[in-house]
Amino acid sequence: MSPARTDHDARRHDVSEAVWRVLAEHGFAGLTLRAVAAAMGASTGLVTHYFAGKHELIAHALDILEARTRQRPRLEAPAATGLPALRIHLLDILPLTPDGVAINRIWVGSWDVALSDPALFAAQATRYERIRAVLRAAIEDAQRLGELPARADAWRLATTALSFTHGLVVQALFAPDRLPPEHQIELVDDFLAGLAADADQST
Amino acid sequence: MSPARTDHDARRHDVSEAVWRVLAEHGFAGLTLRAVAAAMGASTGLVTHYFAGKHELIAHALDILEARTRQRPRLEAPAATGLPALRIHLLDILPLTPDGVAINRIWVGSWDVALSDPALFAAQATRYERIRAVLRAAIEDAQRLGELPARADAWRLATTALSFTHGLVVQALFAPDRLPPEHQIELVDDFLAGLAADADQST
DNA sequence: CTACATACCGAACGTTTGTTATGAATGTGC
DNA sequence: GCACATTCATAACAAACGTTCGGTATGTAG
Repeated sequence: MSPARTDHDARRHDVSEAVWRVLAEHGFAGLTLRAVAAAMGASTGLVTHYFAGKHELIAHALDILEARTRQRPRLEAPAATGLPALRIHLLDILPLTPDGVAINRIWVGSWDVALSDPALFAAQATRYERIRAVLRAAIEDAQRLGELPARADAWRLATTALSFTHGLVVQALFAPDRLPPEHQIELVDDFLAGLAADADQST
Repeated sequence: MSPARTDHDARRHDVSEAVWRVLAEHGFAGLTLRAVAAAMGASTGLVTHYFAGKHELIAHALDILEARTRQRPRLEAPAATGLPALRIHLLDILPLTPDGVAINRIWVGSWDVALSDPALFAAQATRYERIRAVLRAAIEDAQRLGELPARADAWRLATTALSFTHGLVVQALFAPDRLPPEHQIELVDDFLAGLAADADQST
């Protein structure tokens, strides 16, 4: 019942990493079973042994996107709350390291496929919903702590913050010289300062 | 020397529109010569007659992206200046109409290909640079008119504004129910109000 | 009318794609 | 050691791909 000469999960993870490498270099347009196999010096038979088909390969890649972003080596260890926590969350998204660049390259690239496939579309929509929820929680914390104007709608603020961050990701990917890590961080800090200062504004 | 029974430019434009339709529905992943030919009820021979190959097809599609955004039916006719002009520019980008949705769907989808092909990458980078320049001009106008804090760096503000807008585009595409046109406009207005109010903030 | 250039179809080409089947290793359970 | 399950390479497969090309129709130029 259990002839396991190799660790199934470990091998599967190897394939997953090969997929990652292919996507980081050639995008979803260059994702083929043979490319994945070549990236790990194996045959297509191995790939299909761990993933039923290309569609499962893509779905799995999108799965790890969210997880990888969350499991990123945190920039600052202490479990922050409120505004600092929101800051960390936003910075964790940005392409500040080579690894972060790869993640975001894949992330941005995934939008083309996700917008055309109903199943992937729904999955991605849910994922972004979840990210917004995390940001909203941090924002509500910040409001309770008086770091952000309590009057503002937390969900709207979360949407705005995620919009700004995702857009910044795209700009940074296309103009890495113009937007090096330090510069990105400055823009985030300016953005957050703007949110905090926006206390005496009405419609 | 000029046997022209059909208008060459007009036919080329027809092909261009067929490409557009394919991209809007199936993204760059679904862009094939046969799909384009089928979309206009013609043969692949016709397509290759007006465009040398698939690569030229993609390049042309990216070309019209910027142009289409600029030639959009303006939401408000009067040639505004300063902050209102900036507002219009941002609103022109957003997917507020079915046509705007199509444009942005293609736009967002183009990032996967553009990030993997050096030539397309450079072209897109230049395009975004150009958009930022337009926004910066409007921002500098607004600063001169006292609508925005004069102390802030105009280029940074332009980057922030474009980041926010592009990110909002992505969110709106993936959550159209959550972010209907009116809601998007509200978020933009909130964002601009935040910029205007950010006058008493220091590092 | 003759020559010629353009417009376009239709089909073929070689390649690459995802998928599937065969079979040889190599282990475990009894 | 005799099944049997897992692992994986190899190879085949049809489908779809980008590209190329011969052929026909239809115009203009002289």
